[in-house]
Amino acid sequence: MVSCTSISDAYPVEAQLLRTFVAVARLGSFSGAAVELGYTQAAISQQIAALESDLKVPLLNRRPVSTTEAGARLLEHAEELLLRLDVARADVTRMTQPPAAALVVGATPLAAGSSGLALALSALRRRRPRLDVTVQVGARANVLTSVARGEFDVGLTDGLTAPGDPLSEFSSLTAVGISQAGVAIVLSCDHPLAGRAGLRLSDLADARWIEASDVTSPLSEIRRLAGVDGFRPAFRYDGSDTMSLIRLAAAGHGLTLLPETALPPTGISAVRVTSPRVVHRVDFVHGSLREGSPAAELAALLAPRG
Amino acid sequence: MVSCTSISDAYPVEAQLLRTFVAVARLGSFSGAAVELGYTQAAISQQIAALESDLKVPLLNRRPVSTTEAGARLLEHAEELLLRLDVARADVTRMTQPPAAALVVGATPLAAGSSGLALALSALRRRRPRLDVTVQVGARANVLTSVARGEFDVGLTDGLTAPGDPLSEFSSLTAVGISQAGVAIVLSCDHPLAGRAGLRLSDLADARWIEASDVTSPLSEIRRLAGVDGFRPAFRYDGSDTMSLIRLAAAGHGLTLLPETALPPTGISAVRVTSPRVVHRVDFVHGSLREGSPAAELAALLAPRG
DNA sequence: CCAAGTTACGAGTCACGTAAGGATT
DNA sequence: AATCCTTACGTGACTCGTAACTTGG
Repeated sequence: MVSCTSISDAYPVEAQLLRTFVAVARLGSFSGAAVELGYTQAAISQQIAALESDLKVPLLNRRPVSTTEAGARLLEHAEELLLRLDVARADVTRMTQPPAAALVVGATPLAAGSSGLALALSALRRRRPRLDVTVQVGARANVLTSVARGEFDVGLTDGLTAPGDPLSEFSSLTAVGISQAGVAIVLSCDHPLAGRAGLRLSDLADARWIEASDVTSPLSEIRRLAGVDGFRPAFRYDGSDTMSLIRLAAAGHGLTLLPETALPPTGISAVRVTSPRVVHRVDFVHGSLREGSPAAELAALLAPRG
Repeated sequence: MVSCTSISDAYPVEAQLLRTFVAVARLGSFSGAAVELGYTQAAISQQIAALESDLKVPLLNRRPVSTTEAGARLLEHAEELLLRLDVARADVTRMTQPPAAALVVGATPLAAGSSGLALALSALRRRRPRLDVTVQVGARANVLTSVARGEFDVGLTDGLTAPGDPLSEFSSLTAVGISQAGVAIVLSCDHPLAGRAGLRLSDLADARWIEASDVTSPLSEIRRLAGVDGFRPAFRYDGSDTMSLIRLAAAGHGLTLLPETALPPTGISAVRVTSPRVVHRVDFVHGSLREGSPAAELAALLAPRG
């Protein structure tokens, strides 16, 4: 046991380099990231080189572009870090502005549809008739970053989880589960399984599936939960409208997995998934809530529900 | 409900500005921060001005220097953020290096003394005789940042908490409580309270206290836990040696609060604190542990203990 | 009036863009 | 041959330091 002297040195890692790295890693392309970030391709190359020489580790494999092991590790940290930077900026900036006469709610399509959002908003508008409420529907990642940046006051995201729930993947945002529902597979009426009471996900590994990652969980996620391979996309739906997706599935273009709460009460043939035990959960996500703000009131309205 | 378009814009906040801001806020001085960071005072002034103009909020009051409300908010985010940057760097950098033949443990003085550290290290050295073990003792903040930076493989910190324990103040590091003990006040033998079985902290608010923030909890913390004012420093001990502090207290220079486990078995008069119910807890702190590393083994040895 | 932060200004650096160069498919 | 990343190089912007200025105790 020796007494300690504190050491402190130069610390070059700068945020812009991380932003660029994340963009390149996500897009799998230097030139793509250049367009997205408004730089030239050469600048991107230089920034990545700077980051790699700073950390003294190759972060990306080139041609095709993919993350190295170290790069993957950095990516995890970087995404969280940049999100938190956004939270910090939003949090501080908010303090200058007047106490928000409007409420902007971001939501993924299924979160907007299921969960008590519509009811909670009704209750809120009853209590604050003059409040200007906006709901914006978008992909999960966009909802999260927009909430982090303060563009949305709060967000609702959804996803599949095992009934025992971890999922607090971003430590800079607070997430609370506000509703859970079973999940079901939408089938065409003439499908052999139609009418069954329940089914096992793994039995459908070889069926034709619809990849609709803007609406429901991507097939890769379903594959992971089922624990078996398969679930290959036979059809791709890029829209964000739930009803259209249901119609496509009902018309036999492929299977899709949705929470039971998202299904229309009649006219659609759907079978409950009984194994594995997964639930569709809606999470209420927010940064720091200001006492008495509309966002805080909405949180209170949503929280107590099961 | 309207469909969504994702928005994305310029994001100037850079890490260096945050480092400077944190230094200034912590030291309460531009010129002090300049010395610490190796800049001129003017540069610091410019960096703070840049940050404030970027965020469009005054962050610091000048003369004397203190944080504004917005600044205080930013400070919370910034400290966590910078720590996480360090964690990211250490995590990635570690991947280049060979699998560590040495183990460096950082610890606060009381954490090194109490807790099963000595025993756990013995067990570890028995299993890995050739392992080069170093224990460095330092202040809590230094231990945390050094662990974050990878300078220490793991850390042991200590502090007072209510028996129901939150304390995971840094989301980028993992902390596990590994030992708890009651706390006691060290008295001189001729002190009127000496020999009592227990006492209430609030009864000692007006006594002479020793401020020894490098060893035990600062008086401000004790004041907070007691819930009453007082606990004013009558004596200041800047060292990090527990025994010296105990001797000073025993000699009547003032009171000090220590975990019972840190007291020598005989020769010292000390009285247990019975109210409020606080415990001294030692936390085991680490970043990401590599499978099979000495650090991971030590974690396993320390974890099961109560 | 002194300590401490701000402002002005010049200099050096650093990072970007242009453009040419490789490499891989 | 086409695409995509890297390298070379010149230029512009940015940030730092010096030094003069200002303000508050």
